[in-house]
Amino acid sequence: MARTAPEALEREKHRKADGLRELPGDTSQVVLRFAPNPNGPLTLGHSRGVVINSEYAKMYDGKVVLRFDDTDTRVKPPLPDAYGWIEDEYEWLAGRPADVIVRASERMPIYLEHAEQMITEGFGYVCRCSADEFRGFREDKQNCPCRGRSVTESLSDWKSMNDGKMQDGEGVVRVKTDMTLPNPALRDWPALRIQHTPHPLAGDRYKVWPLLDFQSAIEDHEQGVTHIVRGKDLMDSTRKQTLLYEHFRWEYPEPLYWGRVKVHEFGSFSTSGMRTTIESGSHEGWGDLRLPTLKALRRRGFSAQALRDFWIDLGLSQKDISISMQTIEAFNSSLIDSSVERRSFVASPITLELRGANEQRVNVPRHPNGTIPGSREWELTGSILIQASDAGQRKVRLKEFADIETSGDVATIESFDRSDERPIIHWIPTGIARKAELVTPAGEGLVTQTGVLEDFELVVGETYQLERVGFARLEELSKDGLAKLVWLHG
RNA sequence: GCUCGUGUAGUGUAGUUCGGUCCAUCAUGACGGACUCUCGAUCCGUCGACCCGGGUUCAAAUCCCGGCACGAGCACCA
Repeated sequence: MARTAPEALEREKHRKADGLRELPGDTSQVVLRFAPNPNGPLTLGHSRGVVINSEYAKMYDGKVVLRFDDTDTRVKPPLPDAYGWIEDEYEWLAGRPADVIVRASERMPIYLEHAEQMITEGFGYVCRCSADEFRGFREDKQNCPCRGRSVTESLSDWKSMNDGKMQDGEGVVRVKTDMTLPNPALRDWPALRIQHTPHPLAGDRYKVWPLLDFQSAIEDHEQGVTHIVRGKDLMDSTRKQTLLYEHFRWEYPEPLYWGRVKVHEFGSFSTSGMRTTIESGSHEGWGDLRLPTLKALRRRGFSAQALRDFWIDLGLSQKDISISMQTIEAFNSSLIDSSVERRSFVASPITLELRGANEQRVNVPRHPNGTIPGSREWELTGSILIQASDAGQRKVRLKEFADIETSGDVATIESFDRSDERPIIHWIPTGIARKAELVTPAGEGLVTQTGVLEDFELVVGETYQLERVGFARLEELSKDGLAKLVWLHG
């Protein structure tokens, strides 16, 4: 070892470490959590959370809690279908289901109990100031009048809130911290508010709903979460929740943060924003090829492992980053290229009569490097199809077959062996050409290329590399014979 | 305004804890070449960075001070 590669023994820090950095704190029984809002399916952004959490769980033989933070019924109302989608998408990406699945909306009694305990023990109170009024107190570092009221008065208001006697905005439960704290965000922060809007799943049973910081804090403790990986925009959440944990005399989990991610090709995207474009009809649905949803990425044929490799390679940095789909595509290509069969797709085909063929059959490799053994067998009939864009050239080589010379709509074979440097084009014998269309995102729109696909052992759901075109996934073989392909990447 | 965080090649990233082994890692990208019956894959090469200014030190990407830039929170959203 020292003899063959002496330099490998030194320069430890000179090499890029692979895998995720070690987790801080006690790692003997790691419990992590991934907590999306089920107001839509998972996006590329969410996939970072799934990958990082599930990867850490794998590293430490720990668990991941998949928690649906669905306590807002008004601004970001949950989408009932999204729960199932997300569970499924989590499993696809992580390679196994989440260890525990929790819906906040089903855990309301626990949150309400803790809120009541908070009021009873005096570290929480019902505040009846308007949001505006309280903002003033917060800025001036003044206690609001509600803060000094007795526990009995607060409890009576708490009851009214829950009984539906107070309307939205008329009262809020606050956690007592300190109004003179230097960070304004932490001053007596709101923990629960009134929402009369019914919850899609829980109905109108509850009038008081916890806010994220409270619900998340209580549930993390209930689940024994040891490490929280979250966006750095939630740093103040950590600080708020730490103050709450002190009141309850609980120990706060180890927090880790990542920065914001933007993808060049998609810009900034939000689930609620996409929901709007879908409802308005400018996108076809959550699986629209142009959308950065996991549904769309899966539909196109991205490999879950490629997404995992990509996020693990990025690791956890608090820098705000802007990445390119090209990088993700590079991870995907290197993963699938050797295991994906080739097929010929001829767009805008023109028919040529073939002369000089003395063979009946052509064998084309399933994979040029032989990583998939065997060949595709093509029956030769009297004519072939080539791409209109290739038809301008007189002398071309039909890939894996013969050099030809074209004249009008006749192609004459000149040689079966490669005789010169003429361009190589892809082609299909008419007999095995199946009508096909390839849908590709193009800027704001979608472009459908019509053509023919080589009809050899086509399997719906498979990803193929279309020779000289790129990767695409076969989505459907209709009864009328049409093959529908969706674009993956080049 | 207050509070918090981040600044390494075009894009990401390693190294920053405990200063030297860093004329700074790796990937992606761009460019050039080799090979190949795909515009794919593979191989080789080239390009390109420590935000700025001081300080400490024999020695600073790494420590200290001061700037600057960018981002986030201060929602009865998550």
